[in-house]
Amino acid sequence: MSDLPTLEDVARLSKTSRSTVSRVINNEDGVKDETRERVMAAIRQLNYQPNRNARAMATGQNHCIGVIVPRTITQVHSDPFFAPVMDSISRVAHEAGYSVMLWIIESASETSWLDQHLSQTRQIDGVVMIPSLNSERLFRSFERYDLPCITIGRFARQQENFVDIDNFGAALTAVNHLIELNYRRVAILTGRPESNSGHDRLLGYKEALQRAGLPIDPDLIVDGEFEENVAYEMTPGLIDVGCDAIFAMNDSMAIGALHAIQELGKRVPEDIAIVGFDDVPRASAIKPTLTTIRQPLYKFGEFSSKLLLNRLQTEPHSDDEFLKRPYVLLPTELVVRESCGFALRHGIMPNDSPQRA
Amino acid sequence: MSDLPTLEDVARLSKTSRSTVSRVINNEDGVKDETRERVMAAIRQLNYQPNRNARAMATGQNHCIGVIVPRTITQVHSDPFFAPVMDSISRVAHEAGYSVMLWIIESASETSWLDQHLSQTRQIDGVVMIPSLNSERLFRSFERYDLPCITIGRFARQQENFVDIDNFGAALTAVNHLIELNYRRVAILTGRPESNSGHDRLLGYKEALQRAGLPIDPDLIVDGEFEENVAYEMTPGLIDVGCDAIFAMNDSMAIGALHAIQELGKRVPEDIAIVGFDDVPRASAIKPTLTTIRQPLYKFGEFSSKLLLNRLQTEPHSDDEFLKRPYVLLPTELVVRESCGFALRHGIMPNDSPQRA
DNA sequence: GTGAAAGCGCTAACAA
DNA sequence: TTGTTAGCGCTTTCAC
Repeated sequence: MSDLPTLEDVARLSKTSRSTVSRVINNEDGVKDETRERVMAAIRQLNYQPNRNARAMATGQNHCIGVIVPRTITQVHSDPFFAPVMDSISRVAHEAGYSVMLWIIESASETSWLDQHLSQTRQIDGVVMIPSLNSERLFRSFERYDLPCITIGRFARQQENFVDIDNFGAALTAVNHLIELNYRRVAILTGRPESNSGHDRLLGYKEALQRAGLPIDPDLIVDGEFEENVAYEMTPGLIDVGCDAIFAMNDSMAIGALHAIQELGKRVPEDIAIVGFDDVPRASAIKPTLTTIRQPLYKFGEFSSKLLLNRLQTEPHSDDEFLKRPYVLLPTELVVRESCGFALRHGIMPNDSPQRA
Repeated sequence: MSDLPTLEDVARLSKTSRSTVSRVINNEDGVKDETRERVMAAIRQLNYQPNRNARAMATGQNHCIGVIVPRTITQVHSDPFFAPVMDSISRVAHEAGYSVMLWIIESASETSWLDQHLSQTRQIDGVVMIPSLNSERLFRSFERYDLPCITIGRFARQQENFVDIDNFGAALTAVNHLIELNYRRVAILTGRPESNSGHDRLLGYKEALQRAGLPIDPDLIVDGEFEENVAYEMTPGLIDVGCDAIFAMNDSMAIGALHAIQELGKRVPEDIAIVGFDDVPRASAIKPTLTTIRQPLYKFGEFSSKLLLNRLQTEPHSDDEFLKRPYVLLPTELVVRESCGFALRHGIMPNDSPQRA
């Protein structure tokens, strides 16, 4: 009952050799059609499935990838980021015949155990990691042991093997959008400029202004530290220097700005427009009313795992051009909404609505 | 850089044989202390870790368990049940040196692929499953292939290898509680009586009444079909026949009853008391105000994985008595709260408060 | 106490 | 086109 059929069994039943059966299950050519049929029949008859351990042993490939989430389980569960990402990773992996192992681990002791474990036991062929602030050590450790690792989100300026949104392009789009709507003094609420995303978003902002022939006014570039309350405090100053639109680098700051503007008795977006950045779960309540840049969550999982699988395959299994590059920058989507001025006045939350001309 | 040290390497460096090194890493005795030291030193020097595939190959044990969740990723993510359960499973597994593979799969095609896969590829040694309505096929399939499987929640009346709450005991406690508070006509809102949990909870209810010498009045036993609106509709009838307390078999029904009672202008719990059952996520908003039976979520994961690991070990690795039993019934906790009558009147949500004497 | 050797189920040269 | 053979890295008899 419990003893599973082996290659040997199939070979015997189909009156061939192990090698031939192996060729058949691996879809290699150089097997006569008739033989192949016979083998297939035997496989079906015995309900044979290759033993993955033996296979891994012989090839050095496990057909298994790991997903590492250096966060607490509570964080994972409360952040809507993870479900679609995890989902798409497993889907891609399973379709390619790979299994997925999941590590949600937080404490330092666990992570240091993990990298030893993963790098050396050869249980998995590679990993996708959703890094947190101090995951670089893990990443480097994988690198040292030649364990392919793709991160979701770039965590270092000089890095390869990551999937991230195109921060530059996103900012460019956002600010372009405001300019096209005839806003002329667009401010930006930045977050730590030393962060990669912050850096690129600021570049995108500047580029958009330059292309439109608008001046880059240092007064309109303000560090909101990625924090709602900081943004809230900085916003009045922006209004004082005559800004008519704000591009907030994340939604927390967009909300802070929104509140400040409303308290000053101004309307959004008639007096001051805001574009946010769809990256903060707790902002969900306000999101349906704010124009934001939407992150392609499913693509994160999809592309990271595809990129990883591509690194694992010797023959480049895909014709997708991007998979050959050292990293992937995903396009974002600008979701234009008449901002909450409208919603508040009418007591509704419109889905999509016309732009101000 | 990438070539990992093997047993052979360690043996060579420590001037012993593979067998001896194997004995050392497996902590077997029959190795001279001095030799053991030498081997250990070599292991440390080479930073050796055994290759899990080779090990699995030789022993037939993978030291890896699977967790199967036949649900959509969205369901998993929105239900607070899963985070603590998953968390505790991984923790227990990792502590025992086991890895965890996770399958969140919903569609029938995927599940049928999965059972083939799991049963035959010998990638994992056993599984913990959080079954949904139609997971019995999977379970049976695992059984057929001698792949140990523990389910969280019993899904069939005649079943072993599961961890569930003690439904009988929980109901007994709940109804006892009401009786001790001097309620004399305790009604029960049941759900499908053919379900295991429903069956046991009903038995607990009856037992409590009998022990207290109270009559079992068929008028007070009403099928609420586990549904809020059904409970809502049935509740006035219960009041008509003079019930003074309601034990609802789940929180949805507790909420339905609550609304009905309030609309009739009665107070909870002064006029009619309610005890709910802490098993419906969407009820969370109302929960802090209702006396409920709390499910031990962490224990689900903890005990299911322990039970599984115990099935996998040849030598019963634990002295825990319960692990030898065919299944585990976990005790629940009665969380007594002054019900929302109080909260509504005072506009607050008390944490814990005194019982009515 | 220790080592030699067989074998777990597969793949991948190499031979035929 | 097919079969033979030698591993992959470990465990596990069985001699010594």
